[in-house]
Amino acid sequence: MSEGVEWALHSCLNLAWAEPGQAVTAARLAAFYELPAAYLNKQLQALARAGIVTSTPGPRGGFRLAREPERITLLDVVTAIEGPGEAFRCEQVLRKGPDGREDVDYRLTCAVSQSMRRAELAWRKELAGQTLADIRATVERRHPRTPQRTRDWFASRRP
Amino acid sequence: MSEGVEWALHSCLNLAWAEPGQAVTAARLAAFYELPAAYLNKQLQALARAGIVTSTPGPRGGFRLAREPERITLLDVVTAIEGPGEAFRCEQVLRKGPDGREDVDYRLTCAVSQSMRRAELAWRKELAGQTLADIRATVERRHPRTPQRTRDWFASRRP
DNA sequence: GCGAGCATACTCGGATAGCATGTGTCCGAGTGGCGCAGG
DNA sequence: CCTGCGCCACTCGGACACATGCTATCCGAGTATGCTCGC
Repeated sequence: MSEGVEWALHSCLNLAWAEPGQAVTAARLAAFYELPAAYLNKQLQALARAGIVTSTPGPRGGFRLAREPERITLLDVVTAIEGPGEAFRCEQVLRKGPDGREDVDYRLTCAVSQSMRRAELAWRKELAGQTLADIRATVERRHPRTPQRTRDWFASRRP
Repeated sequence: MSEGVEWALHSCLNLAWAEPGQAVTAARLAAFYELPAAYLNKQLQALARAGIVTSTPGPRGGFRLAREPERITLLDVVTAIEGPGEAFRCEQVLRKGPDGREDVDYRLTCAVSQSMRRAELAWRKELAGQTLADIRATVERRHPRTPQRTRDWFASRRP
């Protein structure tokens, strides 16, 4: 899985902790974890295309969450970065088999494909059941200072 | 996910249907689905290293299942091909964060990592709950002729 | 003093190189089988 | 005819090129800001 997923998730969390109604630039989000700013920007663009964050150009611009964290699931973020395709993509080898039919969609009928799809569905279900708000709550329970400290850090790095 | 997983699963199924105690060469397994023989051989080597199949060189050699299909889970095959690493590998970006500690293993403590791991665990659990025998039974229920036809196909392609 | 216009600095956005992993191919080491020669 | 030996064909196994997609970077389009000039 792409490295950008981890960056995107942590950046979304930081956006959730940022001052409400205030945009955070890609450069500042990147500096937070010492990441390459331009590349993180690329991931944020993907999040923007997926409607998870909104972007505003110009001075005082940057990114902010497009909706409340309660309505952003981990699956949303993963799908935005990794793309909508499934991890196991059935290439329908049965078509080339001795009794393969060209008019059958083996992605639906092949037993192997079905089993793999079932597993992937369980994965997606687990991801869809966790929201950014859940993770935020977990972190705040363990480290109550985090929201304030994050806001302060962004404030101190104004330039 | 690697393409070889699909090949490996279908090849294992064909091995399960093959004449018991009789090895099947990589070339024949590949010809079954018109796959590149040398590359399928590479995947079969991985299965052999994982102890899923046994390989015997020389004439009348080839591959056969190392144990009964009931004891081969889909997770075994996937792990053999894809490697033991997790799909989401936490790079511990928190270490580079403002309050990051070098002496903490964030792969265990980071809430993001935990959530992603939970999802991946659900995926693995689903894969571990399905065996080759289950898939074989499903296919045989739908197409009772498959075992005999597979054996016949291998027999007809003796050279 | 106040307002409009403009230059400016800052931001995202997409187009552009570099590199790692997956994909595909090839040839060599090893082994069992077959034929042949000898008893 | 039976047995032992040697040659051979066949198979896996790992080493070697190629392709795709992730990683990383740079520069241009667009905009709110702040200053300047005129009224």
